[in-house]
Amino acid sequence: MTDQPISELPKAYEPAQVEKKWYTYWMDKGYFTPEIDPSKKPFVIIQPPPNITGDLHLGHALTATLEDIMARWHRMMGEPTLWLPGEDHAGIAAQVVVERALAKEGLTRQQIGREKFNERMWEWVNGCRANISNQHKRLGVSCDWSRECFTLDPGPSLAVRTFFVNLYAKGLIYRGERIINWCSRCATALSDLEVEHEDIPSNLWYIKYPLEDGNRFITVATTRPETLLGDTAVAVNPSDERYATLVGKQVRLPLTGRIIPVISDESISMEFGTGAVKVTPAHDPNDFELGLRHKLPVINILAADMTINEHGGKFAGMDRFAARKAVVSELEAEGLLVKIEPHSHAVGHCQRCRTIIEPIASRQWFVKIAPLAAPAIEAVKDGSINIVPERFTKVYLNWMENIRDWCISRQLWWGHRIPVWYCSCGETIVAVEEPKKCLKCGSEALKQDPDVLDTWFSSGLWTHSTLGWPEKTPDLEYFYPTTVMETAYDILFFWVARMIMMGIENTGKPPFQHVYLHGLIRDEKGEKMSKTKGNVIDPLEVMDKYGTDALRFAVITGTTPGNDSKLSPTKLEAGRNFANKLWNASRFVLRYAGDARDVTINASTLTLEDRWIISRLNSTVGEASELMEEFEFGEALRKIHDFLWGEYCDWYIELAKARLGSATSSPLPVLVHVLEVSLRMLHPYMPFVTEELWQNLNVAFNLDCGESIMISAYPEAVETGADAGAEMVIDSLIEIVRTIRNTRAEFQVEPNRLVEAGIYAGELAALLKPYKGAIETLSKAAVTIESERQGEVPPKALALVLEFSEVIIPMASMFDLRTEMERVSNEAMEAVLEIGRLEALLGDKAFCDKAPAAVVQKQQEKLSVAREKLVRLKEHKGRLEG
RNA sequence: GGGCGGUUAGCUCAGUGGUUAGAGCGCUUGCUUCACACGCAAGAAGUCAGAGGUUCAAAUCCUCUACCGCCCA
Repeated sequence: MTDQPISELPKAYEPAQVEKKWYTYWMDKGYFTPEIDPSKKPFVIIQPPPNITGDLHLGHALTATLEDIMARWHRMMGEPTLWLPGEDHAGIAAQVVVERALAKEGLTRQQIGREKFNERMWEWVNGCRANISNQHKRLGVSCDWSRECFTLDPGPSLAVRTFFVNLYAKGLIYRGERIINWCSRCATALSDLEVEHEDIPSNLWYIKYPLEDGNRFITVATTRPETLLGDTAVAVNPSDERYATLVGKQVRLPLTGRIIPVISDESISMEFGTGAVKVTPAHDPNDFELGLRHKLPVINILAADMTINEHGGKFAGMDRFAARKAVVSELEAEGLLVKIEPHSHAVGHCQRCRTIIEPIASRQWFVKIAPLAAPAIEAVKDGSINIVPERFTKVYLNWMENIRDWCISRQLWWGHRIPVWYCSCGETIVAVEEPKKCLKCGSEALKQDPDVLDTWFSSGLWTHSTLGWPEKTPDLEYFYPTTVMETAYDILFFWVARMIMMGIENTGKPPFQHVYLHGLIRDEKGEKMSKTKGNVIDPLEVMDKYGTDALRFAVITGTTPGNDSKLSPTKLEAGRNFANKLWNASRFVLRYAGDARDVTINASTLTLEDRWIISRLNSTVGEASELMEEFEFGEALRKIHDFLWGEYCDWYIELAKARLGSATSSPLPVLVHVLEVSLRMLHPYMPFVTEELWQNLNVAFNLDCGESIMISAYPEAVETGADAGAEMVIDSLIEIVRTIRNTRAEFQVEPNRLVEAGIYAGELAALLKPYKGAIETLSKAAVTIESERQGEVPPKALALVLEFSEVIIPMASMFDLRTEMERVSNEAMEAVLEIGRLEALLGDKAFCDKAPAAVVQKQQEKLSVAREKLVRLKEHKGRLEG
């Protein structure tokens, strides 16, 4: 698969070709499709199906990346991994898209009719689904395309009808008149969740309702005066003494003359307004409940288009907002308007089109949800389902414990048709398959309910309908319950909660073990991206410009579960730069492949830096894996990044350069080994560049490690893998090099000038001696390495006191004596302060007694290091003065 | 009204008991060093929002306050 000789690898990573090549290769090899192996526990993610409303956005890119990381990681750990992709038909949202397209042609769906409209919908679906799949593929997703599903496919559709019929049979689905949210633009009922509340400044109108007997009035306050036309009572709190004598009396409803009662109810607040409220059961959820309790009539005054209907008397035909004005001015004219107070209140808006929704009593289908919620609450409480981050558990429970019946019928043309048929004889038939004739009267003149179901009614079944439910398929048997449900926190109620309820109801088992919730991606200013604001970033453009791996890096790095993040060009650049860094590090290693050298590691000939980098690799693998177990992918990626860039590239490769020329002890085996393991470690995050480089290594060094990195083993940390000895020596070496470099920079030594440095390192000296050349190259110094200094430090020399060594740089010519005195004094002062602090700490009996021994010991060590440092600094100061 | 999250370097964010708080970007200085200028080296930069408390020890735990954002009603 490596189609070019190594020597011709371009100088910079060019993602486009590489990505296309490997995605095709993976697909051709069938790596994304798991094998059912009953002896192994599978890892399963059902992908949140994107809406077929257009293109994928960055949120999808984040979802896809996180899920791909998990899928690739678990697959590499040898688990049969199923990541099942799909798309959602997206009821209202998709219907709106096609209606808009029709509008451009000057058509409405009513004009072309339901059948023709559905044809148009399917045309759109086919194009859009292909588009979404292609965008997903660009992102590198390793999902099993052979199992791709659409919510309107026969399988999921059967699941929807079966579930509906089962719930109906159990009495958990009913049809009834309840308050629903009506969107006049979408011309449909909505569930409570599909309404977004927004505080809007408005007024509180105080209106006098005349009592039937006598000349007295009762004044009510309302935010929606036009609903007065549908009032069927006035209500007060039973313990409100102001109105005690009025309860049970009748009032004459202004503008209509209807006689309505004054009732009392505990739910009425004595503080709001006047303490007396008008009751409009047809247009307010609380009033509706109140109406039920007091058996009040329900008078609906609104038509579907939000004009006042025939119940509104002379206001009939007026738009709801015009009617408000008219009602108010009429009241004023009649002297019934007491006052108008500014008041802001929450107004519901349609989630899809922002139209102000109207609560209306309407005959719809509902799910009686409490019985489904109970086990779903239990599943989270008893830990069968674990929510990450944990704080969302409370949010979930709070919502579930106060859940209300769910309105599932929608007056749309796009979606799952409600599986209910009505016969002219009055019989209602609820069935999975279309009935031929009425079971009661035998008539064949059956009419199916014209409405469709809430999209989420089918999405809620997604964890098992995609695997074959209600059939008992091998997939369902093996892959259900799934492992992780990964999605954005904003659909916790819409989707996750419902999947839990439905999964348990249909299968008896919670649909997944872990819920992992990620945050939203915002723009640079922290604003939510939206097409109307024009601040959306197109993932395809980003991938074209920076590469897929860069995008994946950018959305993962620096993020934590459940928190929103911002995406900026800066982050994308960082991702691109990292891919390029890796590319070039590999190019460096590959340069030495020419002679097809043997790169088998011989443990007995490993040098200290070999042992150091292997030890560091081992820790990184361990830390990254631990973080991944905790779903901390951002942190894990950072660790891997820091290791590769900050340790492998910055130090190991640099140290290796010195050895590459020499015949003895080549660093090549370790260079190759650490790179190969690191690529595997990084692969779930940045699949393309790692595959390309891994394949190159594989061929160049005859590694024979398999046909693809994505099916190779994920690295595992060895418990005994830490090499403290090697780490101490190399850490010291790094410290020495940095000190000399630092000094050079501080004293502005010309780039090509060698400085002299004496390194005195006690027991370490012998171990450092072999690195004389390396230190000289890396620090541009001519060094001598001894265990102890012989005699005095020459005058006018820098003495740099490090943790385990001392560096003497005789370079009187390049610094100013006074500056140096100052520096040494400052360092000495810092040492004195630290000694004082540590002495106080260690002198504190409470600390010594209560803190763990290791902590106390660490502090003691620090104290002795500081004391020693001070001694040497004082010596040095004395010399400078002398 | 109830709940949740955030407030850490100029910017974007990590860090959630261990005493000298990190990264990327930006900034300053110096490098056409034979893997990489999508780079290398060095540096400056933080009263960890404020106040109180718990603890031998607090950016981290508790309480309160302020500001920003979100969710539910």
